[in-house]
Amino acid sequence: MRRILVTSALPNANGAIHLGHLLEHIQTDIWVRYQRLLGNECLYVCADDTHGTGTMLKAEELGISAEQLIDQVRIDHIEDFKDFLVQHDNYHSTHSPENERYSGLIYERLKDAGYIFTKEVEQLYDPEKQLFLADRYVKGTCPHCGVDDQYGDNCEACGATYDATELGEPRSLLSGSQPTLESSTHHFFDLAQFKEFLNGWISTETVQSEVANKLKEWLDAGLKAWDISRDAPYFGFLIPGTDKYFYVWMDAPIGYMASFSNYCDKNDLNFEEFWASDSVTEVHHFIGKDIVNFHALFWPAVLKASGFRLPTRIHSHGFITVEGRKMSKSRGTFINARTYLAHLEPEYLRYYYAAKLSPNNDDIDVNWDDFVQRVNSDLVGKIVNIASRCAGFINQSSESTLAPTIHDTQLLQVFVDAQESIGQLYEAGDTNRAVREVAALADRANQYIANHAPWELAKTEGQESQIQAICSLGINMYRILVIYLKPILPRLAEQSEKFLACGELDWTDIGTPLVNHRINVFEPLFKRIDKRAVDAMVDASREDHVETVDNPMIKIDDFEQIDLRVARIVSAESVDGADKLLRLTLDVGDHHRTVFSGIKLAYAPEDLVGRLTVVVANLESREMRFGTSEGMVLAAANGDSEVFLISVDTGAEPGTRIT
RNA sequence: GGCUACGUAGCUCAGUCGGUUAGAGCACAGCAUUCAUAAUGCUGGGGUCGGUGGUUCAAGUCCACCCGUAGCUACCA
Repeated sequence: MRRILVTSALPNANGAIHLGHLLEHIQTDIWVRYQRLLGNECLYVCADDTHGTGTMLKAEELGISAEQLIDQVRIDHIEDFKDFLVQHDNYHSTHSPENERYSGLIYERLKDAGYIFTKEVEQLYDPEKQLFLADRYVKGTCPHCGVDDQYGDNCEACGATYDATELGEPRSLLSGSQPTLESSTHHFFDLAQFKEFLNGWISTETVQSEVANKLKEWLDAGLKAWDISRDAPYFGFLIPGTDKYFYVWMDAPIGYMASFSNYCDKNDLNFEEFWASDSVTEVHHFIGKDIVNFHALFWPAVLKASGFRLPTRIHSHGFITVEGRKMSKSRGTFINARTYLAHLEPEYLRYYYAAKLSPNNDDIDVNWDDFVQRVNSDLVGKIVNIASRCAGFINQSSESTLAPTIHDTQLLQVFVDAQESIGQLYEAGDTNRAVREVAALADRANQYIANHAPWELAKTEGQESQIQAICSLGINMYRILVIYLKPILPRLAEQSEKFLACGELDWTDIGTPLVNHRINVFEPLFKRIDKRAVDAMVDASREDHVETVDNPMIKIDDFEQIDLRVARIVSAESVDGADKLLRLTLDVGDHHRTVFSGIKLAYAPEDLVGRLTVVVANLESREMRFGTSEGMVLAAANGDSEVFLISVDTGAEPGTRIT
């Protein structure tokens, strides 16, 4: 049995999960589930990447602390992945005690081994915001071609790369002020000392060949020392013994270790067995091709220098394009996980990605017409159809019991024998070919059924056992296909296991067909995609929509549509049979009305009588189990028990309009 | 600008060390069928393999240049 630790790149804590993240996590999850299906010990950890200036600025913009921001975002991320059936064993945070400990430890080891040195660095500084400016926060004129409005690292007009200090007329994007040049002491990791080591480490065992080519190019160009420090203010960890912070890319990969360490503590596992330099376990990182330098240059060098084991393999993938172009908010092709889930099933996307994933790092195009066709014809029309067309006969004419023998053992053997190549394809990450092989097998199954036409046999008496034999083989072929697809479609597998009444399927079940076995009544396992759901999702993703969701600015007229009135609580009583509801009778000036309010956990009814509060007077009345609610009272709420009813200062008269 | 890749039928992609009339799935057309979530089976049409030039008995496959796309080009996350 192999012991394997797997990671996906850490999503950044200042944005929502979108189609791009999902590609990576679904790809990783498929590989992990395949390993588990085989019976290998395979642990999958991830975390949010929380540090850096970006988090700091985003939190400031929202008027909350960085900690509040990353806590909330992490909860959202976990929900999103869970709903896409991505099975992380642990989803931690880089802003964690474990990460601080390992970052400090690794730094100390690098320092003790003589790989750390300091150097004065001159950088642009925003005097108004009082912070040093990363390249992306500075714009100015390109020193080469003179075009204005270029970022601090390279020119989009002429392609030149340069130092931010070379920009003409620089200005800070944060405050608009003119940056000054300030110097500060930075801490560097002496990467150049690892050129020989990296040259040896990079091979087709550790990275894909095209990635190796790219890495060789970087190595040949020469390695520079890596600046691992940032000046305050910075959201991150202090470097021990200094007043500087770790650069986010220093502690981000260490976050893999930290998340795993956290998992070990909770599950009584030995961290060292996976991370000691002589470990015999495997570590696999799944990443996007844009961050290959961090994972295949800096990271192995840091691990080597600090006495930890090296990654077994870096799996890098390409980017997502939608309809042939980069994801774009205005075109409605920048689709968040949550938006997708509001319209479509997660397994549609898992299947579609699986049908396109390969071990190379080409970009992957999402074409929605293709998406609908592939899912509908392959999954519903071809694969699930096998079960659907056979089940009726078995359920009706054979008392739901499969035949005692296999009707065509050679054919079934073809399905069994495919396990070797399909397994290899999963192992290599060549998921699209695995899917193609499964689809080809499904074709064989459908041909077999058409050739033997059980519906013809049913027209004459006494053919029951023949029909049972044919359809039982059909069901057994389907069962094998389900095992092959289980890493991609875990929910379909689960429902099929119920239908087959066969317990949890794994790879070892491939060679043992079900005979003389009672199955359950077939129920549709997969709905076909309605193209209109896709259109609705794309619509909901367009920029204007995104803005109204994220930042619901309304016009004064919109506000005036809401009729807010002062109300006096005349009576309040607990509602029998409801956990949270109180029945309030409100005096709204010219009449009384009944309003149900979910504030029972926070207020005793008797304390409310006589109080003034605010009611939405023109809210559509709503039929509830306990009566009709004619409006709604306003309260600040943070959960069910932390509820604070809005009060109106004494003197106000019930019925008065609030504007 | 340099580098790493990619560009094959309407769509998404295979094409291993260059070797017979370039493949698959979906879509499309015709026929059959009606057990099945209008699902399935059979047959068929469709490509001068981004362009130009070259190497070779032979090039989608190798070389050069050009065009297009993506990414990288280290103190961006």
